Amino acid sequence: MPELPEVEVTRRRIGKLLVGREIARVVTTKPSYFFLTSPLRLKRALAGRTVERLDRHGKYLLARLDDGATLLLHLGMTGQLFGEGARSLRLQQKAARRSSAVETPSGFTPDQHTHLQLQFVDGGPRVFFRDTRKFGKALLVSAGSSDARLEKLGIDALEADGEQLFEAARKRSIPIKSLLLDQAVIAGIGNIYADEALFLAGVSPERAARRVDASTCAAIVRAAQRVMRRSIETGGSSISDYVTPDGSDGGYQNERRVYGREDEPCPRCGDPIRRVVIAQRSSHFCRICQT
DNA sequence: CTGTCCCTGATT
DNA sequence: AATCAGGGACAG
Repeated sequence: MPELPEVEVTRRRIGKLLVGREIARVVTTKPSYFFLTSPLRLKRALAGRTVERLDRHGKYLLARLDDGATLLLHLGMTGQLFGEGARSLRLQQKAARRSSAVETPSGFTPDQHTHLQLQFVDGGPRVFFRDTRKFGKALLVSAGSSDARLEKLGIDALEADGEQLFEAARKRSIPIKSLLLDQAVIAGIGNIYADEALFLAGVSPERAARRVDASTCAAIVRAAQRVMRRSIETGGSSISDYVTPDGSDGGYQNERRVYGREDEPCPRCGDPIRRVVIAQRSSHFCRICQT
């Protein structure tokens, strides 16, 4: 599932394809939960525009347009943003095969899950946004206005230090894992990296936040940054041209220490990894190594 | 603060 | 056919 590293890999790859090209036309699917800005408004707002920069904050991508507006994109659980003719199209091809779409020579034809398709004035490769489960989002923020979603995001996880986490931890009695997932505290950490960071820091996900001191908060954040930076590196190489929607194939997959490893031996002590549910999310940890 | 819901494909 | 997965908004 796309968390900060997957979104960052997407940003770097799609940024090159997107920036500086004038949008000619936008093709969308029907109005749905996915479109926080209606397809009609999106089409009108994007035609004739050029993306000047592609930024990221937490798990959001922010396409800065030449008229001062910003197109917000969130990949949700299963979102994929990719360019036409990308080298690795395994998933997209699989999807195209399932639907009745006919494949083009470039390997991908927009299907019913391709909610956004950008065509450019230069006639070059299109940019697609697919999202089977529609937990992703597309939203246009006009010049001069702001969006509550962005406003309430905390500092980006790669910029954070232990301070932000400790400050929030002092005020709350919830499990530390819940706090790590709270995008208003630190933006970008998702379920996988939260579990991995807590394992590396030796902290149980169930521990009350107020019982995590400042230096431990710092250790958790450093651990999160370490695994996410490493994931970005491997994402850039091993998963080449796309971000998997299910997390099963990413470069970091092989380096997971606890996530998704229930009943497997802890890499440090050998005790079986346990799974519990915290904040409606599965959490994996070692009862011996993490307190 | 916790529980519910959005959605679809994979798994049981 | 029922269950599960889960990011994030929202209701209670």
